[in-house]
Amino acid sequence: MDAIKTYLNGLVKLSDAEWADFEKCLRKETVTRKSFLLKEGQVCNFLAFIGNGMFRFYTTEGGEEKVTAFFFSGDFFSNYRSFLTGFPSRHYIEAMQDSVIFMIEKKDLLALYDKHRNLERLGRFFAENLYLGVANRLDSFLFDSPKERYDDLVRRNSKLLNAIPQYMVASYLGIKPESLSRIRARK
Amino acid sequence: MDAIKTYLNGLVKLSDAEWADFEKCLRKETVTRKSFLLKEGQVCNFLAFIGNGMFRFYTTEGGEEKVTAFFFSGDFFSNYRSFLTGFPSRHYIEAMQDSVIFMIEKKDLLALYDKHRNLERLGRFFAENLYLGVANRLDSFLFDSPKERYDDLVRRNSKLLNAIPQYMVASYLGIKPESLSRIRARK
DNA sequence: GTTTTCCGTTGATCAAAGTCAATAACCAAC
DNA sequence: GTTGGTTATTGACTTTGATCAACGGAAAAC
Repeated sequence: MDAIKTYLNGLVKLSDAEWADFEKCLRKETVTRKSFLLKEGQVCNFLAFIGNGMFRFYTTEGGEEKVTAFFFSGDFFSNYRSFLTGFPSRHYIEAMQDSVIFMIEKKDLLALYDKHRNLERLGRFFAENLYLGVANRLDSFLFDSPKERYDDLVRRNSKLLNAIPQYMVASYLGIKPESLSRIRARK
Repeated sequence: MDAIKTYLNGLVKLSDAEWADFEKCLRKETVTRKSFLLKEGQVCNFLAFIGNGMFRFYTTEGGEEKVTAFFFSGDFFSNYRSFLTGFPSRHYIEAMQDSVIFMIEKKDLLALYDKHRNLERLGRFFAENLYLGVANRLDSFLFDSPKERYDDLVRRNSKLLNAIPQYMVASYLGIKPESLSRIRARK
Protein backbone atom coordinates (compact mmCIF):
# COMPACT_ATOMS: atom_id res chain seq x y z
CA MET A 1 0.00 0.00 0.00
CA ASP A 2 2.85 2.32 0.84
CA ALA A 3 4.27 1.66 -2.60
CA ILE A 4 1.17 3.16 -4.19
CA LYS A 5 1.25 6.17 -1.94
CA THR A 6 4.87 6.77 -2.82
CA TYR A 7 4.11 6.35 -6.50
CA LEU A 8 1.21 8.79 -6.41
CA ASN A 9 3.06 11.35 -4.35
CA GLY A 10 5.69 11.30 -7.05
CA LEU A 11 3.03 12.65 -9.39
CA VAL A 12 1.03 14.98 -7.11
CA LYS A 13 1.50 15.74 -3.44
CA LEU A 14 -1.70 14.41 -1.88
CA SER A 15 -3.23 15.63 1.36
CA ASP A 16 -4.12 13.11 4.06
CA ALA A 17 -7.79 13.46 3.22
CA GLU A 18 -7.16 12.87 -0.46
CA TRP A 19 -5.07 9.82 0.16
CA ALA A 20 -7.60 8.48 2.66
CA ASP A 21 -10.38 8.76 0.09
CA PHE A 22 -8.23 7.20 -2.56
CA GLU A 23 -7.18 4.37 -0.30
CA LYS A 24 -10.79 3.58 0.55
CA CYS A 25 -11.41 2.76 -3.09
CA LEU A 26 -8.51 0.37 -3.42
CA ARG A 27 -9.28 -3.30 -3.42
CA LYS A 28 -6.46 -5.68 -2.76
CA GLU A 29 -6.52 -8.79 -4.92
CA THR A 30 -4.38 -11.88 -4.98
CA VAL A 31 -4.28 -13.58 -8.35
CA THR A 32 -2.68 -16.81 -9.38
CA ARG A 33 -0.35 -17.44 -12.28
CA LYS A 34 -2.14 -17.85 -15.62
CA SER A 35 -5.35 -16.27 -14.37
CA PHE A 36 -6.94 -13.38 -16.24
CA LEU A 37 -7.73 -9.90 -15.03
CA LEU A 38 -9.45 -9.15 -18.32
CA LYS A 39 -10.45 -11.14 -21.36
CA GLU A 40 -11.07 -10.20 -24.94
CA GLY A 41 -14.54 -8.73 -25.35
CA GLN A 42 -14.78 -7.46 -21.78
CA VAL A 43 -14.74 -3.78 -20.88
CA CYS A 44 -11.86 -2.73 -18.66
CA ASN A 45 -13.33 -0.71 -15.83
CA PHE A 46 -10.35 -0.60 -13.51
CA LEU A 47 -6.84 0.60 -13.01
CA ALA A 48 -4.49 -1.71 -11.17
CA PHE A 49 -1.24 -1.19 -9.32
CA ILE A 50 1.09 -4.15 -9.00
CA GLY A 51 2.27 -4.66 -5.44
CA ASN A 52 4.07 -7.78 -6.44
CA GLY A 53 4.06 -9.82 -9.61
CA MET A 54 4.02 -9.61 -13.34
CA PHE A 55 1.42 -9.32 -16.10
CA ARG A 56 1.21 -9.39 -19.83
CA PHE A 57 -1.28 -8.08 -22.38
CA TYR A 58 -1.92 -10.08 -25.50
CA THR A 59 -4.42 -10.53 -28.29
CA THR A 60 -5.06 -13.45 -30.58
CA GLU A 61 -4.80 -13.02 -34.35
CA GLY A 62 -5.76 -16.10 -36.32
CA GLY A 63 -5.13 -18.43 -33.40
CA GLU A 64 -1.77 -16.82 -32.69
CA GLU A 65 -0.94 -14.80 -29.59
CA LYS A 66 0.45 -11.31 -30.01
CA VAL A 67 1.99 -9.89 -26.86
CA THR A 68 1.57 -6.14 -26.63
CA ALA A 69 2.77 -5.20 -23.15
CA PHE A 70 4.40 -6.34 -19.94
CA PHE A 71 3.95 -4.88 -16.47
CA PHE A 72 5.93 -5.44 -13.29
CA SER A 73 5.89 -4.66 -9.58
CA GLY A 74 5.41 -0.94 -9.05
CA ASP A 75 3.60 -0.36 -12.36
CA PHE A 76 0.11 0.99 -12.83
CA PHE A 77 -1.75 -0.61 -15.68
CA SER A 78 -5.11 -0.89 -17.37
CA ASN A 79 -6.44 -1.51 -20.82
CA TYR A 80 -6.60 2.23 -20.98
CA ARG A 81 -8.32 2.43 -24.33
CA SER A 82 -11.14 0.23 -23.16
CA PHE A 83 -11.15 2.06 -19.84
CA LEU A 84 -11.51 5.45 -21.52
CA THR A 85 -13.87 4.58 -24.33
CA GLY A 86 -15.95 1.84 -22.74
CA PHE A 87 -15.34 -0.30 -25.81
CA PRO A 88 -14.62 -4.00 -25.32
CA SER A 89 -10.99 -5.01 -25.00
CA ARG A 90 -9.12 -6.77 -27.77
CA HIS A 91 -6.60 -7.86 -25.18
CA TYR A 92 -6.26 -10.45 -22.51
CA ILE A 93 -4.51 -9.40 -19.32
CA GLU A 94 -2.84 -12.42 -17.79
CA ALA A 95 -0.86 -12.87 -14.60
CA MET A 96 2.49 -14.41 -15.42
CA GLN A 97 3.17 -15.15 -11.75
CA ASP A 98 1.12 -15.31 -8.58
CA SER A 99 0.63 -11.61 -7.94
CA VAL A 100 -0.75 -9.06 -5.53
CA ILE A 101 -2.47 -6.02 -6.97
CA PHE A 102 -4.52 -3.05 -5.82
CA MET A 103 -7.45 -2.22 -8.05
CA ILE A 104 -9.58 0.85 -8.34
CA GLU A 105 -12.86 0.95 -10.22
CA LYS A 106 -13.48 3.47 -12.96
CA LYS A 107 -16.65 4.80 -11.35
CA ASP A 108 -14.82 5.32 -8.06
CA LEU A 109 -11.96 7.04 -9.80
CA LEU A 110 -14.30 9.38 -11.66
CA ALA A 111 -15.97 10.23 -8.37
CA LEU A 112 -12.57 10.98 -6.87
CA TYR A 113 -11.79 13.22 -9.83
CA ASP A 114 -14.94 15.18 -8.99
CA LYS A 115 -14.28 15.34 -5.32
CA HIS A 116 -10.62 16.29 -5.16
CA ARG A 117 -8.85 18.70 -7.40
CA ASN A 118 -5.53 17.04 -6.87
CA LEU A 119 -6.96 13.72 -7.90
CA GLU A 120 -8.35 15.26 -11.07
CA ARG A 121 -4.78 16.40 -11.66
CA LEU A 122 -3.57 12.93 -10.87
CA GLY A 123 -5.87 11.67 -13.61
CA ARG A 124 -4.22 14.07 -16.01
CA PHE A 125 -0.80 12.79 -15.02
CA PHE A 126 -1.93 9.20 -15.53
CA ALA A 127 -3.05 10.06 -19.02
CA GLU A 128 0.06 12.08 -19.80
CA ASN A 129 2.36 9.31 -18.61
CA LEU A 130 0.48 6.68 -20.53
CA TYR A 131 0.69 8.93 -23.57
CA LEU A 132 4.45 9.11 -23.26
CA GLY A 133 4.63 5.35 -22.92
CA VAL A 134 2.78 4.54 -26.12
CA ALA A 135 4.45 7.40 -27.96
CA ASN A 136 7.84 5.90 -27.17
CA ARG A 137 6.74 2.47 -28.22
CA LEU A 138 5.29 3.85 -31.45
CA ASP A 139 8.62 5.52 -32.14
CA SER A 140 10.42 2.22 -31.76
CA PHE A 141 8.28 0.86 -34.59
CA LEU A 142 8.55 3.98 -36.73
CA PHE A 143 12.28 4.43 -36.50
CA ASP A 144 13.95 1.21 -35.42
CA SER A 145 14.59 -2.15 -37.01
CA PRO A 146 13.72 -5.33 -35.08
CA LYS A 147 17.39 -5.70 -34.22
CA GLU A 148 17.49 -2.15 -32.85
CA ARG A 149 14.33 -2.74 -30.85
CA TYR A 150 15.89 -5.83 -29.38
CA ASP A 151 19.16 -4.08 -28.54
CA ASP A 152 17.20 -1.27 -26.89
CA LEU A 153 15.34 -3.78 -24.80
CA VAL A 154 18.58 -5.41 -23.71
CA ARG A 155 20.03 -2.04 -22.83
CA ARG A 156 17.12 -0.61 -20.88
CA ASN A 157 15.26 -3.58 -19.57
CA SER A 158 17.51 -6.56 -19.37
CA LYS A 159 15.78 -8.00 -16.31
CA LEU A 160 12.71 -8.38 -18.50
CA LEU A 161 14.63 -10.75 -20.75
CA ASN A 162 15.41 -13.10 -17.89
CA ALA A 163 11.87 -13.14 -16.63
CA ILE A 164 10.10 -13.72 -19.92
CA PRO A 165 10.29 -16.54 -22.46
CA GLN A 166 11.95 -15.52 -25.66
CA TYR A 167 8.97 -16.23 -27.90
CA MET A 168 6.97 -13.65 -25.96
CA VAL A 169 9.77 -11.13 -26.28
CA ALA A 170 9.80 -11.77 -30.02
CA SER A 171 6.08 -11.17 -30.20
CA TYR A 172 6.44 -7.97 -28.19
CA LEU A 173 9.10 -6.81 -30.64
CA GLY A 174 6.76 -7.54 -33.54
CA ILE A 175 8.68 -10.47 -35.00
CA LYS A 176 8.61 -14.27 -35.02
CA PRO A 177 10.56 -16.36 -32.51
CA GLU A 178 12.78 -17.77 -35.29
CA SER A 179 13.70 -14.27 -36.36
CA LEU A 180 14.62 -13.18 -32.86
CA SER A 181 16.72 -16.30 -32.48
CA ARG A 182 18.58 -15.34 -35.68
CA ILE A 183 19.01 -11.73 -34.62
CA ARG A 184 20.60 -12.94 -31.40
CA ALA A 185 22.78 -15.41 -33.27
CA ARG A 186 24.27 -12.91 -35.72
CA LYS A 187 26.19 -10.78 -33.24
CA MET B 1 -12.51 31.33 -32.63
CA ASP B 2 -15.98 29.85 -32.42
CA ALA B 3 -14.60 26.63 -33.81
CA ILE B 4 -12.34 26.28 -30.78
CA LYS B 5 -15.13 27.04 -28.36
CA THR B 6 -17.28 24.39 -30.01
CA TYR B 7 -14.42 21.93 -29.92
CA LEU B 8 -13.71 22.52 -26.24
CA ASN B 9 -17.35 22.42 -25.24
CA GLY B 10 -17.49 19.01 -26.83
CA LEU B 11 -15.00 17.93 -24.17
CA VAL B 12 -16.13 19.90 -21.12
CA LYS B 13 -18.93 22.40 -20.78
CA LEU B 14 -17.11 25.64 -19.96
CA SER B 15 -18.60 28.55 -18.06
CA ASP B 16 -18.40 32.02 -19.59
CA ALA B 17 -15.66 32.96 -17.13
CA GLU B 18 -13.63 29.88 -17.99
CA TRP B 19 -13.94 30.44 -21.69
CA ALA B 20 -13.10 34.14 -21.29
CA ASP B 21 -9.89 33.27 -19.45
CA PHE B 22 -8.99 30.64 -21.97
CA GLU B 23 -9.67 32.96 -24.89
CA LYS B 24 -7.44 35.64 -23.40
CA CYS B 25 -4.50 33.28 -23.70
CA LEU B 26 -5.09 32.43 -27.35
CA ARG B 27 -2.83 34.10 -29.87
CA LYS B 28 -3.96 34.11 -33.47
CA GLU B 29 -1.18 33.47 -35.96
CA THR B 30 -1.08 33.49 -39.70
CA VAL B 31 1.62 31.28 -41.16
CA THR B 32 2.70 30.81 -44.72
CA ARG B 33 3.18 27.58 -46.62
CA LYS B 34 6.50 25.87 -45.90
CA SER B 35 7.14 27.85 -42.74
CA PHE B 36 7.91 26.07 -39.48
CA LEU B 37 6.07 26.22 -36.17
CA LEU B 38 8.78 24.13 -34.59
CA LYS B 39 12.16 22.83 -35.62
CA GLU B 40 14.22 19.89 -34.50
CA GLY B 41 16.04 20.68 -31.28
CA GLN B 42 13.52 23.27 -30.09
CA VAL B 43 11.22 22.69 -27.14
CA CYS B 44 7.52 22.77 -27.97
CA ASN B 45 5.88 25.05 -25.45
CA PHE B 46 2.50 25.49 -27.11
CA LEU B 47 -0.68 23.80 -28.19
CA ALA B 48 -2.19 24.99 -31.44
CA PHE B 49 -5.67 24.78 -32.90
CA ILE B 50 -5.98 24.95 -36.68
CA GLY B 51 -8.62 27.46 -37.77
CA ASN B 52 -7.72 26.86 -41.35
CA GLY B 53 -4.89 25.03 -43.02
CA MET B 54 -2.78 21.95 -42.83
CA PHE B 55 0.41 20.84 -41.08
CA ARG B 56 2.76 17.94 -41.05
CA PHE B 57 5.27 16.60 -38.53
CA TYR B 58 8.48 15.09 -39.79
CA THR B 59 11.97 14.16 -38.70
CA THR B 60 15.10 13.62 -40.71
CA GLU B 61 16.95 10.31 -40.53
CA GLY B 62 20.18 10.23 -42.47
CA GLY B 63 19.16 13.09 -44.72
CA GLU B 64 15.77 11.53 -45.38
CA GLU B 65 12.45 12.93 -44.20
CA LYS B 66 10.16 10.72 -42.19
CA VAL B 67 6.61 12.05 -41.94
CA THR B 68 4.98 11.13 -38.65
CA ALA B 69 1.70 13.06 -38.57
CA PHE B 70 -0.72 15.30 -40.45
CA PHE B 71 -3.13 17.81 -38.97
CA PHE B 72 -6.04 19.65 -40.57
CA SER B 73 -8.56 22.40 -39.90
CA GLY B 74 -10.31 21.76 -36.60
CA ASP B 75 -7.46 19.73 -35.09
CA PHE B 76 -5.53 20.54 -31.94
CA PHE B 77 -1.87 19.67 -32.15
CA SER B 78 1.45 19.98 -30.42
CA ASN B 79 4.64 18.04 -30.16
CA TYR B 80 3.08 16.70 -27.04
CA ARG B 81 6.07 14.72 -25.87
CA SER B 82 8.29 17.77 -26.00
CA PHE B 83 5.47 19.83 -24.50
CA LEU B 84 5.10 17.47 -21.54
CA THR B 85 8.71 16.62 -20.88
CA GLY B 86 10.45 19.83 -21.89
CA PHE B 87 12.87 17.80 -23.99
CA PRO B 88 13.84 19.12 -27.40
CA SER B 89 11.76 18.02 -30.35
CA ARG B 90 12.98 15.50 -32.88
CA HIS B 91 10.32 16.77 -35.23
CA TYR B 92 9.75 19.68 -37.53
CA ILE B 93 6.24 21.06 -37.69
CA GLU B 94 5.68 22.55 -41.11
CA ALA B 95 2.70 24.37 -42.61
CA MET B 96 1.73 22.64 -45.84
CA GLN B 97 -0.53 25.56 -46.80
CA ASP B 98 -0.97 29.14 -45.73
CA SER B 99 -2.78 28.60 -42.45
CA VAL B 100 -4.49 30.34 -39.55
CA ILE B 101 -3.96 28.93 -36.09
CA PHE B 102 -4.68 29.79 -32.48
CA MET B 103 -1.84 29.09 -30.09
CA ILE B 104 -1.73 28.80 -26.35
CA GLU B 105 1.49 28.79 -24.36
CA LYS B 106 2.31 25.98 -21.96
CA LYS B 107 2.83 28.35 -19.02
CA ASP B 108 -0.56 29.97 -19.66
CA LEU B 109 -2.23 26.61 -19.95
CA LEU B 110 -0.70 25.40 -16.68
CA ALA B 111 -1.94 28.56 -14.99
CA LEU B 112 -5.40 27.91 -16.38
CA TYR B 113 -5.25 24.36 -15.03
CA ASP B 114 -4.59 25.86 -11.60
CA LYS B 115 -7.25 28.49 -11.85
CA HIS B 116 -10.22 26.55 -13.20
CA ARG B 117 -11.18 23.07 -12.28
CA ASN B 118 -12.91 22.49 -15.60
CA LEU B 119 -9.79 23.48 -17.43
CA GLU B 120 -7.76 21.03 -15.39
CA ARG B 121 -10.27 18.48 -16.56
CA LEU B 122 -9.92 19.73 -20.08
CA GLY B 123 -6.20 19.06 -19.77
CA ARG B 124 -7.00 15.50 -18.78
CA PHE B 125 -9.22 15.12 -21.82
CA PHE B 126 -6.49 16.49 -24.07
CA ALA B 127 -4.10 13.90 -22.73
CA GLU B 128 -6.66 11.11 -22.92
CA ASN B 129 -7.56 11.93 -26.51
CA LEU B 130 -3.96 12.18 -27.56
CA TYR B 131 -3.36 8.84 -25.87
CA LEU B 132 -6.12 7.24 -27.92
CA GLY B 133 -4.67 8.75 -31.08
CA VAL B 134 -1.18 7.30 -30.68
CA ALA B 135 -2.55 4.04 -29.33
CA ASN B 136 -4.55 3.59 -32.53
CA ARG B 137 -1.59 4.45 -34.67
CA LEU B 138 0.59 2.04 -32.73
CA ASP B 139 -1.98 -0.68 -33.33
CA SER B 140 -1.82 -0.07 -37.06
CA PHE B 141 1.88 -0.88 -36.92
CA LEU B 142 1.48 -3.83 -34.56
CA PHE B 143 -1.34 -5.55 -36.37
CA ASP B 144 -1.55 -4.35 -39.96
CA SER B 145 0.55 -4.79 -43.07
CA PRO B 146 1.50 -1.72 -45.12
CA LYS B 147 -1.25 -2.62 -47.56
CA GLU B 148 -3.79 -2.75 -44.74
CA ARG B 149 -2.59 0.56 -43.36
CA TYR B 150 -3.01 2.07 -46.79
CA ASP B 151 -6.49 0.61 -47.28
CA ASP B 152 -7.48 1.91 -43.86
CA LEU B 153 -6.28 5.34 -44.80
CA VAL B 154 -8.28 5.24 -48.02
CA ARG B 155 -11.35 4.12 -46.13
CA ARG B 156 -11.24 6.59 -43.28
CA ASN B 157 -9.37 9.55 -44.61
CA SER B 158 -9.55 9.68 -48.35
CA LYS B 159 -9.52 13.48 -48.47
CA LEU B 160 -6.03 13.28 -47.01
CA LEU B 161 -4.87 11.35 -50.05
CA ASN B 162 -5.93 14.09 -52.42
CA ALA B 163 -4.32 16.81 -50.36
CA ILE B 164 -0.96 15.16 -49.80
CA PRO B 165 1.74 14.00 -52.20
CA GLN B 166 2.04 10.26 -52.37
CA TYR B 167 5.63 10.11 -51.21
CA MET B 168 4.59 11.73 -47.92
CA VAL B 169 1.74 9.28 -47.53
CA ALA B 170 4.21 6.44 -48.05
CA SER B 171 6.48 7.85 -45.39
CA TYR B 172 3.54 8.22 -43.00
CA LEU B 173 2.67 4.56 -43.62
CA GLY B 174 6.25 3.59 -42.85
CA ILE B 175 7.24 2.48 -46.35
CA LYS B 176 9.11 3.81 -49.40
CA PRO B 177 7.34 5.63 -52.24
CA GLU B 178 8.19 2.82 -54.65
CA SER B 179 6.54 0.31 -52.37
CA LEU B 180 3.37 2.36 -52.04
CA SER B 181 3.24 2.70 -55.78
CA ARG B 182 3.42 -1.08 -56.08
CA ILE B 183 0.81 -1.64 -53.40
CA ARG B 184 -1.54 0.62 -55.32
CA ALA B 185 -0.73 -1.12 -58.59
CA ARG B 186 -1.46 -4.67 -57.39
CA LYS B 187 -5.21 -4.32 -56.80
C1' DG C 1 6.77 27.66 -75.49
C1' DT C 2 10.62 25.43 -73.88
C1' DT C 3 13.35 23.81 -70.18
C1' DT C 4 13.85 22.08 -65.70
C1' DT C 5 12.54 19.94 -61.67
C1' DC C 6 9.83 16.92 -59.20
C1' DC C 7 6.94 13.01 -58.69
C1' DG C 8 5.15 8.61 -59.63
C1' DT C 9 5.87 4.31 -61.97
C1' DT C 10 8.35 0.25 -63.43
C1' DG C 11 12.19 -3.14 -63.68
C1' DA C 12 16.05 -5.83 -61.67
C1' DT C 13 18.27 -7.12 -57.72
C1' DC C 14 19.10 -7.34 -52.61
C1' DA C 15 18.13 -7.91 -47.70
C1' DA C 16 15.41 -9.29 -44.02
C1' DA C 17 11.71 -11.44 -41.93
C1' DG C 18 8.21 -15.15 -42.55
C1' DT C 19 7.13 -20.01 -43.23
C1' DC C 20 7.68 -24.86 -42.83
C1' DA C 21 10.12 -28.50 -40.97
C1' DA C 22 13.47 -30.97 -38.20
C1' DT C 23 16.13 -31.20 -34.21
C1' DA C 24 18.14 -30.06 -29.80
C1' DA C 25 17.79 -28.41 -25.00
C1' DC C 26 15.21 -27.86 -21.10
C1' DC C 27 11.78 -28.42 -17.66
C1' DA C 28 8.06 -30.76 -15.32
C1' DA C 29 5.44 -34.71 -14.20
C1' DC C 30 5.18 -39.17 -13.45
C1' DG D 1 15.48 -41.69 -14.20
C1' DT D 2 12.26 -41.64 -17.88
C1' DT D 3 8.70 -39.58 -20.48
C1' DG D 4 6.29 -35.82 -22.57
C1' DG D 5 5.65 -31.23 -23.64
C1' DT D 6 7.44 -26.81 -24.43
C1' DT D 7 11.04 -23.57 -25.99
C1' DA D 8 15.00 -22.33 -28.73
C1' DT D 9 17.82 -23.14 -32.65
C1' DT D 10 18.96 -24.15 -37.41
C1' DG D 11 18.20 -25.05 -42.41
C1' DA D 12 15.85 -24.44 -46.93
C1' DC D 13 12.81 -21.74 -49.25
C1' DT D 14 9.26 -17.90 -49.94
C1' DT D 15 7.55 -13.36 -49.52
C1' DT D 16 7.81 -8.54 -49.03
C1' DG D 17 9.74 -4.31 -48.87
C1' DA D 18 14.23 -1.68 -49.87
C1' DT D 19 17.52 -0.20 -53.07
C1' DC D 20 19.34 1.43 -57.39
C1' DA D 21 18.35 2.98 -61.75
C1' DA D 22 15.75 4.48 -65.69
C1' DC D 23 11.79 6.64 -67.71
C1' DG D 24 7.55 9.39 -68.50
C1' DG D 25 4.49 12.93 -67.41
C1' DA D 26 3.05 17.05 -65.24
C1' DA D 27 3.74 21.30 -63.04
C1' DA D 28 6.70 25.21 -62.31
C1' DA D 29 10.39 28.43 -63.86
C1' DC D 30 12.48 30.73 -67.18
